[in-house]
Amino acid sequence: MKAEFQDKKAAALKATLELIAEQGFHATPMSQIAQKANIGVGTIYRYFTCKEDLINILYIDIKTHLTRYIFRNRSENMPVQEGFKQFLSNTIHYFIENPAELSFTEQYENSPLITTATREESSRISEPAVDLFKQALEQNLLKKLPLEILGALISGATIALIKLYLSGKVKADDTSFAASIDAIWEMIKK
Amino acid sequence: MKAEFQDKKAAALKATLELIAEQGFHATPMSQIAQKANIGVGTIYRYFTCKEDLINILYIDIKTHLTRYIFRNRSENMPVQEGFKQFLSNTIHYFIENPAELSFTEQYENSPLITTATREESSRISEPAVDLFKQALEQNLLKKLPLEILGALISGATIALIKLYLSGKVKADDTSFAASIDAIWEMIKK
Amino acid sequence: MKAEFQDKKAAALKATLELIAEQGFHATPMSQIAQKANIGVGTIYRYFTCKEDLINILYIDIKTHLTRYIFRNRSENMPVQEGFKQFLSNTIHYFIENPAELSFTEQYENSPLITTATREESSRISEPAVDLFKQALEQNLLKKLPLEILGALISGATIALIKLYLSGKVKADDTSFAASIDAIWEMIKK
Amino acid sequence: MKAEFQDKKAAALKATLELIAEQGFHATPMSQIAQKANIGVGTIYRYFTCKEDLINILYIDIKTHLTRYIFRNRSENMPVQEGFKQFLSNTIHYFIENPAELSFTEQYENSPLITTATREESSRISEPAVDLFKQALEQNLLKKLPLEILGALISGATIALIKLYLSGKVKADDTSFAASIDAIWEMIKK
DNA sequence: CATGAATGAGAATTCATTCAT
DNA sequence: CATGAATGAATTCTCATTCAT
Repeated sequence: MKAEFQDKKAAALKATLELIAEQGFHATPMSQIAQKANIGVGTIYRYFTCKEDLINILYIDIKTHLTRYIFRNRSENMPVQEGFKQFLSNTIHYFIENPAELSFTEQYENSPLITTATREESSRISEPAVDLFKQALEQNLLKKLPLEILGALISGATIALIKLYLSGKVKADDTSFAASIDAIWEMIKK
Repeated sequence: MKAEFQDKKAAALKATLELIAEQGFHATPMSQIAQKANIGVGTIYRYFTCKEDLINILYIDIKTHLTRYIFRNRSENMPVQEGFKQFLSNTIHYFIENPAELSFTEQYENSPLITTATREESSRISEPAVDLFKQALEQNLLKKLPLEILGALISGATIALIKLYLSGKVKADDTSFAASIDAIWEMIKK
Repeated sequence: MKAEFQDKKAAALKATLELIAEQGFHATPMSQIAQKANIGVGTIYRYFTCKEDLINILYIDIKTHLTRYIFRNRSENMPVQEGFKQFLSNTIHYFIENPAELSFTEQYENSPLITTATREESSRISEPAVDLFKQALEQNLLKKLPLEILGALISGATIALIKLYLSGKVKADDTSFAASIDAIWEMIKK
Repeated sequence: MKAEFQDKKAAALKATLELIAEQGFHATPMSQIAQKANIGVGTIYRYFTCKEDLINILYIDIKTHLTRYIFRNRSENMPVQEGFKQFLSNTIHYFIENPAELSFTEQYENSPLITTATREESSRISEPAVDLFKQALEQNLLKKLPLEILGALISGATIALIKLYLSGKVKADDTSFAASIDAIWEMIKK
């Protein structure tokens, strides 16, 4: 019963992700989500108060998985630069393997749907990434720029890179990843 | 007569831009656009075949203005590096002064509304930027990475940077701009 | 100037006839009529108070032309039976040559657009046909049925016949016409 | 549950029939249909894909009921002439009792809404009537005219007759019906 | 708990008509 | 007189949400 509970909720989230990634928010009716998830429309409303809620929760879900994946193989005493590159490499691999997550996330973050609550929750989840930056700052490895700017530059460059890979216009392999990551690192390193 | 023609069409485009930037596509009904533009709903349909058409034309409009602005003060014999930094600086200034354009553009490019036709027209408009890259490549100033990757890195970083400035979390002044631009340049320069 | 007046009015009527015959009333906007008639939309409203007026006048026009054509070669001392067959033959020929008139008329008469005024005017126009029946009655040539019934039977059969010819499912030539007319005559003749 | 299903669908069809018979297609908005049927507008779209679909299905429905009624009391070994007269009598009675069906049907068949698909389905339904004609032909009872012509004459005359009765201009009783039917029969009989 | 039929507010779009030029 | 740009009421259709089963 508890298992089924999770089943239906998870099915709804999965269906939502796939459909929205392909069609966009507003081209994705609740009825279609229900159908793809093999549940009743009404059932969705047992787990989510409304469509917006469903989408916000999906976003938090994705952020959580992403962060877990990114830091999955991090070790405390790893040199900062290596940590950074691992961070970037993991990010790239995650989205290459989960392109729907990227499509959804990008749509969401550029839309006026995000509540400040979700935005805050999202930063909380990204905390470990901030720690990485702080550590680098302490070791005086980074350019003299505000943390926020460094973060924006990195993440902007990385996401754009991944989108390019996913578009198929450029071959995606570890050699190329490594070279790109080096470039990104040079942008922020002192 | 000709003047009024332009008036109504331009008013519709302006209202659309502002409303979509704030509320998003689907939260912006045609009736609201008409109201904000001080014209009748039916009037919009004299100038645009449908909502999608209106949005596509608005996008092309913005891209055109942006490109014109970016290259407005470019001179042929300018050193490539300087050209690059001017290019970035102009981009930043344009969007800082026209934040709605950025919001709209980002939404649009991440949505499934873009037709391949519009995408092609858009690349045609961005041609001059590509030329800049080619020139830099010829002078062997850039890292050994595919042109597409260099472009993605640059534009991703730049747009993320501008968004950060616009969020107000970081002070936006020419000093900060210059430092950020230097960082971005280092990412791609050999 | 008087000539032009007639020109524009006639052009509007002609365009209306052709478009409605093909597309139906409601699928035929005033703007399309204006375009086909090579006049401005506003111009139509100089000659007709509204769309309904335009259509009613067109109907009366057609009825008038039709009746004129039907009795064009009638002579006073023609035997009644011959008169009847000529009447039917003329009707058939008229609509075979002017199919749009039939399509329009049928749509109109089966629609709730007809005003009683138009209906009355229409009967006035059809007066000569009624005279023909009365003459036949006096000569005791017809079945003992109310005039209205005889008229309905004749006209119903004739129109249905013409529609069949126009559909192309049956060859339309004078031999076939004559045989059909004989059948119709037998229906009402004593 | 199944009963209610039928309820709403049937209510929509009934309301559509009555309103269109009175006002015509285009003067009958979906909202009015919903109101008259005591259901929500959206509900109509659960049973019919669009307005056109609703109308097509209504037409097929009527044709089916009509045909069933017309042949309801037919027996195999009935003489052909009697069969014919029964056929005509039933047709008259059906429409006298269901005038809205006639109004709707006439509008529909003279409008550009009919799809060829519906037209084909309609002929399939009318098959039994064709059989009656074929039988009469075999027994050499009819005039030497193409089947299509005979059919058109009969149905044209009959429908016109019914419309006349329904207009109230002529008394509608079985005596009058019988006399009219005799006249119609004489039109096609050898 | 799960369901999906029912609903109606709201969206895009059309088109008869007006009126300033 | 002729015009056609401008208008908004009216129409079709969608879809988030509810609630009786």
